[in-house]
Amino acid sequence: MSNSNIKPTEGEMEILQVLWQKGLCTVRAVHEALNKKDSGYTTTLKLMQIMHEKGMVERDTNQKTHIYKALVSQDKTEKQLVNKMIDNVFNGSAARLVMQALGNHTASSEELDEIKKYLDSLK
Amino acid sequence: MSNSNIKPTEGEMEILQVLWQKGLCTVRAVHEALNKKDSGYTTTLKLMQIMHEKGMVERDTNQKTHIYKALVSQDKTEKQLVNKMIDNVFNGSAARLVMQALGNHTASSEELDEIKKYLDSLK
DNA sequence: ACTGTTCTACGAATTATTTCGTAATCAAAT
DNA sequence: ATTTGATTACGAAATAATTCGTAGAACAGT
Repeated sequence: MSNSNIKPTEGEMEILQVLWQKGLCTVRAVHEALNKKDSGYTTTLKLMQIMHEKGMVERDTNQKTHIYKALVSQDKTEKQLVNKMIDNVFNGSAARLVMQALGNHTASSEELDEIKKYLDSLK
Repeated sequence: MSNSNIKPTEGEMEILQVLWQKGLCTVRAVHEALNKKDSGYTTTLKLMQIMHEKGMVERDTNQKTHIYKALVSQDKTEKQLVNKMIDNVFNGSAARLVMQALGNHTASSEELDEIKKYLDSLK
């Protein structure tokens, strides 16, 4: 395994979501995007500081209010989490994961069409 | 939320895998199935005892050596984990999860066919 | 009966993660 | 200048998860 093993915790994932979606963010912006009623501002701050130590995010500290940006790639992180789930939960079968995901009514019929197209393009 | 929220930890998931696959198991059998070189027998034992307290497994204690059996359903647990991932990682899009899973783990073409069939059956 | 092995029980140590309180700093407004 | 409010830094508490050591019971072979 040559790859640096990123393993975001659940809290870190939530923050990464926001950063991936918004690009550049202050801590305040992130904290408000995830509007958690159960935890305070300094919690989000601390988490982001830890993520910085781990090299998951970078930040611009030129101004008093720091600006954060994700350093880990969304695509790579997703791939990693999906692979982990395929291994841990579906015994290595991507197909089983896919069917479980689709059997959930969460996919609209447009989504299903998209997926079919994608399947064909793989052949 | 009417459903009892099962949230197996990572260690618990590994054990559940074995139980689902094998049906009835002693602690020893589980411990050997997951051949962890980094943790000992009593660790697996303790974990399974905790799972019992949580009601995830039941056990037959008639003999000295207890026999364990999963109580939580594989299908429900999988659905729950997949849904959680769709929400937390893929912003609610099952399609994105599916594509990430397929683009990735290079499912065999047999698997791809299976999935297409399944897709058609959903329509 | 004795010995060695395997098992459960269970407390406690370790490690990881999340949360918060508080102090120090800076900036803006009065 | 002083106050007010928002920010970072950081130690430490709280919570969760994993791991192990050890004691005691049960069993098998001698």
